[in-house]
Amino acid sequence: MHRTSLEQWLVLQTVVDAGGFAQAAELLHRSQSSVSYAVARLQERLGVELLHIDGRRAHLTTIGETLLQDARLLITELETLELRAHALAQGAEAKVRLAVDSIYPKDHLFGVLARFAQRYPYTRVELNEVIRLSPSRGANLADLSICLQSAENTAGQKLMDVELIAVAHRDHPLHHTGKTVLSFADLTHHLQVRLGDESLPAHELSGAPRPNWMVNTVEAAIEAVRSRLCFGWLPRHTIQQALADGLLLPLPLGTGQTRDIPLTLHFSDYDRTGSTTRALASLLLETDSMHSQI
Amino acid sequence: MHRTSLEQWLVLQTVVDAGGFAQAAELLHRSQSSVSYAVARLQERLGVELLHIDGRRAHLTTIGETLLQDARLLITELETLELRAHALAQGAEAKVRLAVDSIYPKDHLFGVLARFAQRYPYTRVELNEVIRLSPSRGANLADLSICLQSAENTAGQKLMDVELIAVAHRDHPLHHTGKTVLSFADLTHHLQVRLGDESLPAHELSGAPRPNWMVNTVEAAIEAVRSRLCFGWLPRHTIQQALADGLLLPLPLGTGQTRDIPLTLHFSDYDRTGSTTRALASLLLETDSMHSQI
DNA sequence: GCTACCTATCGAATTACCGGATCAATATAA
DNA sequence: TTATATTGATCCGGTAATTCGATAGGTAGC
Repeated sequence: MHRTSLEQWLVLQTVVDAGGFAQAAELLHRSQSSVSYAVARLQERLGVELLHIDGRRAHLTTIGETLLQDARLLITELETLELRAHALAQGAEAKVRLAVDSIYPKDHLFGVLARFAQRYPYTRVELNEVIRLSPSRGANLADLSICLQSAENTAGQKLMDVELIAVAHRDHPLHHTGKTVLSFADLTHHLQVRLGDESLPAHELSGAPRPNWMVNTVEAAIEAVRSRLCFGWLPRHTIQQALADGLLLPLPLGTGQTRDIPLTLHFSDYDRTGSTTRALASLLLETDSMHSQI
Repeated sequence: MHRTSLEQWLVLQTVVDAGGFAQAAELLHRSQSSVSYAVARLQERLGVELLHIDGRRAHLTTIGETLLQDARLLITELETLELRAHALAQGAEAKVRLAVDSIYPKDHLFGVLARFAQRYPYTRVELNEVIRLSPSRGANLADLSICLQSAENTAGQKLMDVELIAVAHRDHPLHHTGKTVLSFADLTHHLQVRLGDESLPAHELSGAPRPNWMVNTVEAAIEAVRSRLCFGWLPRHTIQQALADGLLLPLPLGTGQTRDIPLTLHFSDYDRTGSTTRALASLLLETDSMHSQI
């Protein structure tokens, strides 16, 4: 049970900022006595002197200063809460749930989300990063999902291709075989790091069984390769710097060196999708159509 | 001007948590009609439906859920604001300003501040880290200060000695002179990093002029030494790990290798110092008397 | 001392809020 | 199916909180 109301703190704030009770009354469209009453009541309920009147001017006490500092935050937060409520009353959606496959480039993602936040400041985004995201899983998790395109599904709208490139650390034995071209057989006895989790079915992108590390984040896969322990197909955009530095080198695998992974955008239930969610989808599509290949 | 009061949001919160209007009324020690009124008023002012009644049970709408999520924070924040006010009314100080010389070990400092925060959760600490802090400067900056002890002042209470140790990177030329003992003359033509700023007087701890880098943070001094460019006297506690790893090695300077810098605790104005500030001082003294040498 | 300015206080009026009773809707049990 | 208990909405009278205008009491500047 609260002893004070934010309204009272607001009055105090206005008195301090306006530099007096009368000026505050003006700003608040209230009578001066009302302002005086509110401040007096606030202090009475707290049992603390917040404003000290010396001479004919009011000054914050040290305690008042400290407490008002906190109260200011609360006041503006309540204001934004109410603004948010108002925006939602106008039909804006409260939140948009977005599931994104973890190989989708983060700079794209956050670029889009930043622009989205500008246009829809009161809609919250719940972001869910998932490895090997399928449209069906995405539909469970979110309103909108950026998924891997597989054979079964073609429904989604194409966003972009993410280029996976086979790489190993420059000190990795695969870069010191003497061969100018490696065959897939050469990879057999080396540790490969792969993205996935236990729950996934056994059939994998590359056929033959070979020693594998399974990791469930892109970051872990990169670290595994950087540590010289593994080779692996990594999204090119995540290792640009290491490639430029020569720290990681592409494996000379001929045509198998790179793989383009198509990512598609899916609505969980298009007909029941609100305009805000659709706007986010449009932003995603626009952005990626501009530089379709990464 | 606020359209809603936190009191109303509190009622909504209670209704949701208690699982009904009647139960909320019970918890709030109010009548059921009062609860109903508050929620109705809240929704009316916002122009949004927050609770939807289906059947005879109330459920949050999506909007309600999102907004309440924010409101909960505000409610507890107002509570702590009021608790803080109450604590201050009981005589606790609103804030304690503390100035600390930058060679004072941070783990001591934060250990003490953590315990202080437990005992005085409503007193805020304003921490000011300063290089070469003198008691007079400390008195200007803060209520309480941890300063270097100089010849002029002996008033403060002794806290601890910080051991500075002359070190250089293991690859630094000073470690490859062939000598088993270095003299101060050997240092003359090497770059020394020193802690200070331009405003300080020219007379320094070590007499003779020699090529110097002046940096104004301990961290910068450490980095300068780690980069192999400089040698310098660094606080031992800040480079324990590098010493253990053998990355930085003490310079064999005989008795001049280490210097104990005494740090003392000073009150800006002891007579006007409140009990909370004194309690912090006691905590500092207790902690450091337990392991007086670092 | 006079004047301008500032906050506190008083009394009357208004408004917001509360509690109790009652109503309509609905879930539960017989 | 019917009786019953539970739940939230609403109405109504009463009360407490808040507002306003007027006025009092104090301070700073002249």
